[in-house]
Amino acid sequence: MIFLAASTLPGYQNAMEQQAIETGWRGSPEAWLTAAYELLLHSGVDSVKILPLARKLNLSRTSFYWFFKDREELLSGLLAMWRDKNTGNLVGQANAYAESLVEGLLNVCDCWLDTALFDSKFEFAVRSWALQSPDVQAEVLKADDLRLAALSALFRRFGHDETSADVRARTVYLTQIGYISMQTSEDAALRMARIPTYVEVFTDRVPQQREMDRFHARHGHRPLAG
Amino acid sequence: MIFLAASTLPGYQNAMEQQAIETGWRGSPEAWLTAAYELLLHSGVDSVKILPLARKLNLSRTSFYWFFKDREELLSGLLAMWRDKNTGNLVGQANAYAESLVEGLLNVCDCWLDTALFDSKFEFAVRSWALQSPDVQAEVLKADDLRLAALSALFRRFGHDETSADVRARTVYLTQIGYISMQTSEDAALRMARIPTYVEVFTDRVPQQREMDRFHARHGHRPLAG
DNA sequence: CAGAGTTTAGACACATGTGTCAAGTTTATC
DNA sequence: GATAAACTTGACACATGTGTCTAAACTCTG
Repeated sequence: MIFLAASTLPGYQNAMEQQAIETGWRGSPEAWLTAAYELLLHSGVDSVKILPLARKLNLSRTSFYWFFKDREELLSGLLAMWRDKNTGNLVGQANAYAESLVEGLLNVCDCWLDTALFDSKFEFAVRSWALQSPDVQAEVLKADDLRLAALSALFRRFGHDETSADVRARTVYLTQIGYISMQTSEDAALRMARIPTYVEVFTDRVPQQREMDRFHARHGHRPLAG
Repeated sequence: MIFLAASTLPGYQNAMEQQAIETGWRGSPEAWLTAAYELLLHSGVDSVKILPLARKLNLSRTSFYWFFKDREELLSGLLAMWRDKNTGNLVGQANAYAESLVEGLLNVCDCWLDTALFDSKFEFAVRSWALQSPDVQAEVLKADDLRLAALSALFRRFGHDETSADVRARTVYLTQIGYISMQTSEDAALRMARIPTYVEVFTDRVPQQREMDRFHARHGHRPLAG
């Protein structure tokens, strides 16, 4: 189980397997970070405490201090993980090559469907965390600016003026942040079915069949019709 | 300062003033709830602890137990406050009389501009709380269902089919939840200026001047032009 | 102004959390 | 297989939190 979670953390992949093979030591920065990540996602920052983590890892609590100076340092590590993953990929998808606005927006939609590109639960946990930490709040605002700028540029690339591009970028982004905040566990098929309508609302253009086909192919989606 | 905050809580208005005039007792359920509300909004549930609240109220920690059975009961009180306020008003605005879809959506927009109708910070704090409490999570999901159903009904009332009404309701709602989650402190004038564009994206119809005029009048807004 | 009811406070028992230190064990290397 | 480096552990000192109980203080009513 921990292996699975670890493999979703780029830069920390295989950390535990390597460690299990190479050395007999049970602890490692990655092990503590992975456990902290899981606790953050399920129960919020305040639950990320050293004693419970130690119990989870079957390690002595004090062993933690060999890898991290203090709890602060562990939390900084979590924040760095978030920054590296979510903002980078979203900006990348917005800037990716596209023939049309619809295709560009579908590139962005990849993020909402692929956990490897964008980790929604992580995102929500960090935003909740920001509520009680000005440092985290500053990081989140910086991320929002970067992401909105990339989305806005996408709309401008395809002819929208500044106001329209700005509002549409916000609509796209805020809808997704809203989804995350709602924590809805929507059926994958239903979600996929709603995408063309969302795209139509955001772009004012009906997606063409070949555009949707390419998108579906990327996500291994087979249309329902018999 | 506490007076101001208390006056934003319907049902608890003037609680502290009354108490200050009528009796010599310093504590009351309302006083503890108001203090808890403020701490919840600024620092999350985990910060809502009896000892800090007591310090804030200049009361003994143990005095708390005269008004509430335990911490659980205080938190239930907070959740009840949220339920009573936010969902009720949003559903009310969605169901309100409207001549057109644009007018109906502008009625809903009232919520986003009037703290008396919808308390965004409270909303975000409760959603973050839901992360670590299944009970709260269940309440939030129930609220989302009620609110989305009311918005969807608005679109259907003006001719949208089920899928379109559903997606558009979600877009409206999620955009707002996203805004809340972003915790942006947007300039009031800028926000007001963006509204017609949002309405246009959501409804596919350009708001008419008299529709915007009525909306602006409600919010004491004077257009910028000289 | 006495007494009943209401509110406040301090002492106690307990639980969970942090971080330091000195003494151990394990692993790789010479 | 001795040694140094990489880890692990338990004891300690301290801080903050919860909830109970008893004694005291305040307020209102008669």
